[in-house]
Amino acid sequence: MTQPLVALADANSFFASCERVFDPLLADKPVVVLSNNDGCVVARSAEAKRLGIREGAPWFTIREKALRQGVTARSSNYELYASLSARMMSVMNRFMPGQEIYSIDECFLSPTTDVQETIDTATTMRNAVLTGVGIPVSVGIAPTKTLAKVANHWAKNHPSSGGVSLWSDIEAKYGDTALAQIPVGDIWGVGRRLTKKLQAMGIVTALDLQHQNPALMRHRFSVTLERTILELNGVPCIKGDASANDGKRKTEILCSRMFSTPITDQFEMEQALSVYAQKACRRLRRQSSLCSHVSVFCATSPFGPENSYDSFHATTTLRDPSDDPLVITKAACNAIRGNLDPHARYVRAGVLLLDLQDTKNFSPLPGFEATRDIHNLGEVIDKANSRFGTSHVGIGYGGIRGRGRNNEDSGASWMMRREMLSNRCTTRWDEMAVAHAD
DNA sequence: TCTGGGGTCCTAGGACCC
DNA sequence: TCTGGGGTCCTAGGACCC
Repeated sequence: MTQPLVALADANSFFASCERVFDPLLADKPVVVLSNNDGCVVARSAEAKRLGIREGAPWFTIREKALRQGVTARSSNYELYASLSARMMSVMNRFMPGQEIYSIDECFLSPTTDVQETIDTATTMRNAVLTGVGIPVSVGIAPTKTLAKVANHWAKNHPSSGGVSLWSDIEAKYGDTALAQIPVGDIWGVGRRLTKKLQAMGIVTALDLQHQNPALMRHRFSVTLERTILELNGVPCIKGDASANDGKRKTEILCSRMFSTPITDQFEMEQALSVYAQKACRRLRRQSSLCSHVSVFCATSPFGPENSYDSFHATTTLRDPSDDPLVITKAACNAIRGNLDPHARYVRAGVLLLDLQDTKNFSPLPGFEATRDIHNLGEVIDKANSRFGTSHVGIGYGGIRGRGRNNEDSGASWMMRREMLSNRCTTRWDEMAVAHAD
């Protein structure tokens, strides 16, 4: 009997690879991409990894040395990454059915049970993405998602694989030593805390974990770990919702940011929150949902002196489910009024929309539609901003264009710092790549 | 000076019901 | 002395993912 297969296609150092697409001089050079506010390293090219730069390293602690070593650092350019991701996904979708987009840079696919055909298709697909989009991807093929992750990792670390690895080949060739080489913490679903507990029990490698009794481990830890163990043994038990990609609605929407400089007064905090509330609200409308609860939080730095950490959190229930930016922004701002510590230096805040429901499933009784966006204000704002560029129209002062890059942000002191931003070549006319011929 | 953002799933425990 | 038990729903928080 042939077992169904699952393929995991995952871009190599995705953000760093995106930076190279329109800047060929970066090929073969160490490249790192930084988080918002140019805070810490979120992506590293293979060359940067080889220099020992760790994921999550605060940029200011490694900056000097990295620059000396010839590392190029870029601010994260999510607009560019999202656009290249969409291209990459659509190319791959042509080669194999059942695409389930798992994150910005990876997707699961359902190949045929014919092993050789699957390997050939995966190889063709990989080349098509490389030549068509310019992004290198690796493909792992296995009977379960967890093993496909392992095989994908293998493909990345073994150049001789040509970027495509089949789990049964690895197993046939290396036997138990393949899993014995992998630290248990590298397995999908095993995070930092779990790793510590497992290590204390002498479960150190993926092979150790594979040999555990699933039922016992479920009792001791959780059903999630039981599934991971079964999957390592070739029993598929992590469900996918492949066909649901398009219709998949978020169950909560969060917009939060660190500030580049701390906020200490309520007026400024309200401006920040109104920007985040409007961004969240826009995403809410884009998926045709209404929310019933608006949650707001702000916090001081967790890296400050001992016991100085302070945070505030409040949730407001709307009278009726709403997608009206006025209603939601007001709810967010009201939540903090009179509740901030006047001496605190807040470095982070966010707006969380909860209890979402499909707009068309909500029909208020006649006369009770007051909190719906009856003027279509949200739609008007969305249209204006997508026609003229973001931050041209909004509620409050915080989100309106001003002194920032391309006049797109307000220039408020707390606004995000992105000093090494590349061009958004695929989404802005005025930032398109230019080719020179000599 | 300077440490990201956005999500999902699972569990434990309390409230409530009959 | 002895003070039900089982089910469901909700929420907060932990853990994980990229």
